[in-house]
Amino acid sequence: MPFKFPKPLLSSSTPFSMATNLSTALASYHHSTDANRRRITAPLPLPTKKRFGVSCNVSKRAPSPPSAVAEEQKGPSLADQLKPLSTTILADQPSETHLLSKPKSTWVNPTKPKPSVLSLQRHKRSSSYSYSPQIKDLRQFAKKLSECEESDFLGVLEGIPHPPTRENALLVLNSLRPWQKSLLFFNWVKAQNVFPMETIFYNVTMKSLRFGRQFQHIEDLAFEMIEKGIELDNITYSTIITCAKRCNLFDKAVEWFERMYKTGLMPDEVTYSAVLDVYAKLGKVEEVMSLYERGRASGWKPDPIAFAVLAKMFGEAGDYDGIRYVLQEMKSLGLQPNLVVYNTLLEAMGKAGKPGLARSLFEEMVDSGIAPNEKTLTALIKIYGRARWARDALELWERMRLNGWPVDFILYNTLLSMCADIGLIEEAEKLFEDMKGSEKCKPDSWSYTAMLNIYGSGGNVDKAMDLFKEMSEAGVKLNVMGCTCLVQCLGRAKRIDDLVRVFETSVEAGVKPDDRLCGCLLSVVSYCEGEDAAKVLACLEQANPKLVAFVKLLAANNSTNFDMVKEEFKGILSNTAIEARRPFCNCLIDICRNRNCHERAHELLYLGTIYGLYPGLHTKTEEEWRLNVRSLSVGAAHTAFEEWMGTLAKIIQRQETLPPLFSANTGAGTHKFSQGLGSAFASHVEKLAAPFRESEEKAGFFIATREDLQSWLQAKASSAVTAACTN
DNA sequence: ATAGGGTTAG
Repeated sequence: MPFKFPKPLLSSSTPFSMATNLSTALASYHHSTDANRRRITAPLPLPTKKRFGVSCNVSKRAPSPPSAVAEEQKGPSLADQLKPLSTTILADQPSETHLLSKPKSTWVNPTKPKPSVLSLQRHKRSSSYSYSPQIKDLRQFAKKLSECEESDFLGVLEGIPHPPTRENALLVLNSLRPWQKSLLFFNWVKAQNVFPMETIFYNVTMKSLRFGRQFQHIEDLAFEMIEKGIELDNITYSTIITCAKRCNLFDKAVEWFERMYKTGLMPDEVTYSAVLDVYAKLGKVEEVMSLYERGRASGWKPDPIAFAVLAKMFGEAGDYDGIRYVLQEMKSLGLQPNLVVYNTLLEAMGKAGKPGLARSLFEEMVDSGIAPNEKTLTALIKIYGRARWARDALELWERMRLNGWPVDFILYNTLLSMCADIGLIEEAEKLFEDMKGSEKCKPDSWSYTAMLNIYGSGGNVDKAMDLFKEMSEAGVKLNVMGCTCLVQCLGRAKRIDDLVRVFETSVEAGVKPDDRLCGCLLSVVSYCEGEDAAKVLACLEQANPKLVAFVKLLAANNSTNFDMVKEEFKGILSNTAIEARRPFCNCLIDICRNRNCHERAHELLYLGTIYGLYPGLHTKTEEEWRLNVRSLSVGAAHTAFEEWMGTLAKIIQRQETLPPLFSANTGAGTHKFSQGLGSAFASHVEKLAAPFRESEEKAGFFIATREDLQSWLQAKASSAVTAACTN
């Protein structure tokens, strides 16, 4: 089935049909109301560090040093120009004049009244090169230079076979590595003083420095150029910017782009996509879109690389509207995605939680004659695994074999992880054996982790422990995730001594326990008693002493009060990775309940709720009030239920209006950790004689009517009064 | 390594 492009939100029948293609596409982007996109994009500030004016006097050929550039406002600043079009042009109710008004140009430069994007001029390799004996000599010489000791460098340099003319020097510089040598050679050429150092020498040297991630050296060279009045061109800037990006110096990347803007030099398409990627990696979606819009408005035709950048960005944000926008834009420009763009889009579809659309997009790609590579298949297998789409995963696997599609190590490991996600034990075992028998793809710690995950979540402790032994024999290090899988299944099997041994061995081998592992240990503590609990706590003590101190604080009932709990818990949560916070809270509640500290359990649930760990715990409509306990542990679910009933009793006392129906959602237990919650909840309500009955139509739901609930709560209240009177 | 830009694993 071919992939269907989404309809533009402003269809041709709307009053805005006269809008240009660009405006239509933009409007559909800006008018989409996906909550996820807003959450991620809304509060990001614009890059307003400094407001740069564009000076008329700064010539493009000889930029002045930064301090000498006039800072007065002669045109809109870069920051102003990057303001989202949504806030400058598109009003909430776009009028036709707005949409028809010509967009402002990107690069307002007084010296160039009609700016346009510089068109790209690639350099071509001269084909006569390798036939010339002189060039062969110089290539060989460069190789010798690259391979010699750094201390011998100047000595070897004296044997240069031909005079260091401009062309000869460039040739050597181009094939020199690593960066230390390039810099030495560059400085040597400069000292010879045979010809003036032009931009290209700086650019080639910077390229080598970039391979070595030597941003400081690159920046020093750039300042030297500015000082000497040597032109910085698009190649210089894009090299500086991408080097900063690779060194994670995003501020520097933006700073150099602003500097470029300040000199009035127009970015070309390479610089454009490089900078778009910088803003994208900073998560500044609005800025990326704004720059994209400005570029489009000034005549830039985005190419596949720019679209790959946009697709990646929207994927990271889980923004499906954004992905649709990319597809729409490419379509309106008549561009077919290439392999990389398809791969990025597939990945993005997965992150946006759209496995079905990823599947259609993949089919469209294959139909259009583009053969998938390892990355394509890795993305798709991962998506099917996460979605538990067993049939699609297996079908794709089979197709890979039939078509002889390429497979690499990462893809093998992804297939194993997919088997773990879906529970394909035999398939995983077969693949794992194949990998052991292969030459190039011997199982590594990722492969073993996937297998440990399979055996661990399936409760096959013995096979998991066999793997653990096998790993140390094969010299494969256990990583933190594999350790977590083992701890989890050993804990469930109550094999605490093995658990301690695995944990100690891992830590000695260099595993750094993370919050997930700590959460896993904590959960084992919650269902262990006495000696066992103490042993596991001792492990946890090594990994997270503050957490253990908190567990002890909870247990010291007489000397602990709510404010202490609140203060300490807040500190613990703020030092915990977000994905581990709720599990921590769940386990701590379980620990309290198992030690008969029910009141503490209620306090923790309250704190967890106000710290946002249980969003959507209660939902209310006129017809139905619902308690959602799917993400809660058994103890936390019981606590939440008690809390709810307490609140309802008070509401009844105050004679306020209640809906006709009440429900509790435990989930149907398809998730591997939620199993048992439903049955535990069932026996809990039975013990309390509460009128909640398991729904026959909706799996994982418990239902009570208003009347039943009212009479039960009132009966409870009167018996409590009776009990109080008789005491 | 065409002086410069984009994609694979909890």
